Amino acid sequence: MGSTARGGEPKARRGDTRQRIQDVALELFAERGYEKTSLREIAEHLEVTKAALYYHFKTKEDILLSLFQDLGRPLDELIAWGAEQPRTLETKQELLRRYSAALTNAAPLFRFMQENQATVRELSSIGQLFKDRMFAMSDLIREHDASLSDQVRCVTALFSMHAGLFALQTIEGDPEDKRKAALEVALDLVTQAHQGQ
Amino acid sequence: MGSTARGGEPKARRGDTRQRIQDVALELFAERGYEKTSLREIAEHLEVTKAALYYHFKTKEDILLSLFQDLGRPLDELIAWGAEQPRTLETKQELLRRYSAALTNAAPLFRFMQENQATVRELSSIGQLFKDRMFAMSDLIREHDASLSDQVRCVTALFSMHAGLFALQTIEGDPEDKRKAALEVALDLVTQAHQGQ
DNA sequence: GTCTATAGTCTGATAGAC
DNA sequence: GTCTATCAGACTATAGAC
Repeated sequence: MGSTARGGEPKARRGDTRQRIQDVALELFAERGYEKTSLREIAEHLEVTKAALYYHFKTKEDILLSLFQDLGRPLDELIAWGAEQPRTLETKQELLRRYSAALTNAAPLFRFMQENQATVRELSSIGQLFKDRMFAMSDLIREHDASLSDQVRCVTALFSMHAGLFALQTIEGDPEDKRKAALEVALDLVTQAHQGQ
Repeated sequence: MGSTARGGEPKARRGDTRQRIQDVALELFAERGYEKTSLREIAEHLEVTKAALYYHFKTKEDILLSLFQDLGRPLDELIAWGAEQPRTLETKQELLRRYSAALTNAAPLFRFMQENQATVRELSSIGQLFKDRMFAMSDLIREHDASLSDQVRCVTALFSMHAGLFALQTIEGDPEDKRKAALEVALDLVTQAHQGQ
């Protein structure tokens, strides 16, 4: 999943330090939360000093912002794609399928976003971007003039796939099977909402 | 919602300081996150000193734990109630109705729990309690031998009501209407899961 | 039950040598 | 591009007066 080869070279190649910082930072952010992860910890994992981090990123927040932009790009592309499709049920179903795939590819980032909402919301540079993305996505799925229940159904469809990845750890079973099950439920929900119109 | 009378007396009555600390702490925790809320801020809002906080609570974590226990009690009672009911569809629907009501009553706490999962998970005293509660709740709703999709439907039913309270802010409309809509969707989901057996 | 004062630690961030 | 050394500030928590 991460693109860092761990356990191989001890000091490793030059030129990819920025990438390695991102990898380690995301891993620690997702595991222990943004606030509880200090730059010292990130630096120690990489066997460099804090000052080295500041060469590549202006601030701690900047590291997170770069992750959000780099790993979140597929989602922006998905939103752009959805915006130029006809607003049919088929489009919405395809949006959910692609969303599910995007979620899986960037699982650590989404896990982080899900579990650190309070932090992200307070971060000036990221909070609004995150909100805008979720808003744009839900706008592509729901119809503003549908009944409230059907709108809830559509938004729930989106969030059920988040739950499918993370909060569903309570259910035993293969993660890929659970992902498919969550997608199936999401597709059902949006179909029901469509028929309710 | 909160039980603190704000804006009235400036220094106010003695003896309810513990309660007032809880009120202010929950408000700030929910608003800005646990980590970003310092004891200094809590003390300043109450017009007391940090040391006064330490008279009533052993640590910062202890404040959160007390909130979790005091405000979460209705949920524990709900779980206990559910455990001694027959596992019928009607029971599950009633569980969802009561859960929705409990969620509304303790909205700030649940908002906090939802938005600070990473923090809560790392807090030794609370993380496990929280996990146990959610696990017990989902165990009352889902059937272990049902299809994966139906189990996802049941867990989604629970989480959709969380979303109904917080993540659904993207949808305009009266909060109480949204709560009802979310409950309706949740009841539908658990009914479908029941029929799928 | 609430205060002052402070200990001790860690944080994000900077300056400047190599 | 990475280092050493250091900064000021914030934090939790404690000791002890009143």
